[in-house]
Amino acid sequence: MTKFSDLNLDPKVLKAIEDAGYESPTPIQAGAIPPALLGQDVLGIAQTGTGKTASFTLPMITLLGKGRARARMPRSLVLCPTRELAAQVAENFDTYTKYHTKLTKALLIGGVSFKEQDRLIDKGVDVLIATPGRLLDHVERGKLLLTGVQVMVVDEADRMLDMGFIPDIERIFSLTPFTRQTLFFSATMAPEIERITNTFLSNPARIEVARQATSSENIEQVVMMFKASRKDREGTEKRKALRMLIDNEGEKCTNAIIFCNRKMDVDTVAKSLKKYGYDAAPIHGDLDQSQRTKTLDAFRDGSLRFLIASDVAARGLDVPAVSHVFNYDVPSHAEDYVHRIGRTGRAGRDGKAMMICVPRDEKNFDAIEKLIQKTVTRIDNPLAGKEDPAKDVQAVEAKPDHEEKPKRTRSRSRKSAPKEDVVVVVEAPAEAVEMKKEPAAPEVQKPAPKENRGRGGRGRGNDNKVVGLGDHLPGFIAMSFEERSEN
DNA sequence: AAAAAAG
Repeated sequence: MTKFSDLNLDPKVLKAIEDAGYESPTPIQAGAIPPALLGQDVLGIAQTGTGKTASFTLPMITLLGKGRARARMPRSLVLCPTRELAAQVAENFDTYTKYHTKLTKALLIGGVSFKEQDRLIDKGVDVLIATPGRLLDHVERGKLLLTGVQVMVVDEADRMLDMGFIPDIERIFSLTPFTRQTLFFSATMAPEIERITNTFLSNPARIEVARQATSSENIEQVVMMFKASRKDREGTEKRKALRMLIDNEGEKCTNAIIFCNRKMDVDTVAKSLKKYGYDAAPIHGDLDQSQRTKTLDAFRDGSLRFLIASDVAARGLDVPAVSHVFNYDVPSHAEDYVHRIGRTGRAGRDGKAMMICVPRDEKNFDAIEKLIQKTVTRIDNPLAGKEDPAKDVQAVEAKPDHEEKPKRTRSRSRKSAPKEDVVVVVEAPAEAVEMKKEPAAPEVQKPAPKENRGRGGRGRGNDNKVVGLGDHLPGFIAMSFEERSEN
């Protein structure tokens, strides 16, 4: 098997890789690093979670190791679709420039002050990591010249396309010298992406990560078919259903991302969970960047248990140990489902994805099953048979805010109360039996914060062996565009 | 139909 040490990387980069505890590159790394080091353009067709980031940061650091940056003229540029992803790439650079103390970088993202960014640009940076809007903002203010860019990376190009960034990307391409080296990554090759690569890449080495034979078997997937007793109670009852799903998982649910389709629902669900004593916080694009960063950091380091999120967190976010993903809403694009549940079961771990599906979402749900080519285990809504399911919901919700602390204990005690029996009735007998409420553990405590949450700690220190820098790739995600549209 | 990104 290939080792990093076979790849002609700068010894100082190799040392940093070793420190981070990695030996063997993932397929995308093994494929992309050699041509990148030779100065060739690279077209990488790979999803997040394949070790994609390091497949460009490692050769970039090696190439940039020689030479020095000039003021206002960065030598390389990485474009990312969201601020969080940009920040994640920046962290990746930090990890592997450990022994390149002279290499400088700047993170140019929106929502934060220009001041620090301007200062860094003026001093001269080797690596610029940016979201398109803020980057162009700097350019327009005459603070930044892209004529010195030797290496340009476009990450998550298909998501850029989804978000309408393609004109910006084209514009940024046109501001850089055409002699630059381009490393371009996309999960799929949509026609528009194909066009861009034909225009801006020259004779690229094309690396496509092998599709996994099976579809993310380490993620157990269930769906609760849910119908509110009355339309105006849907929100309340759905939130109750969510709490039941969470409580039923007990300690197996060490932490979770809960996805909603709308920002408003993200706020509502987060607020509701907090009220019920769950350790929860929201993240979406309307929140302050400082808030977003703080929340994500807390979730990463294990001090926040539930992250309630819009699709801003659906793709690419790398939190090594997320035990559960809850889809409070069925995503309206089947592909988003794949991205969302891909936040769990990472680095070879097991994960569980649970979704609530209301009647009007059934069409979207069908599309999801079609895409993943798999039947998702149904669980019934245990509230459905009740005479007045909303009654006890409202009784609790009407209560004043509860004390913060014994959330786990509380949910347990509620569960053990006869009135609140929340045994989940299971349709599919075989696999889903474990969904039934288990006898309460004698002593319930908050799950200990995980070790090895930090950078480079991915997949280490547990039983699961992880190869390379990357994580597990849910197999069906790697289907080509054509393959998917065939269905 | 909504989210994201520049304000």
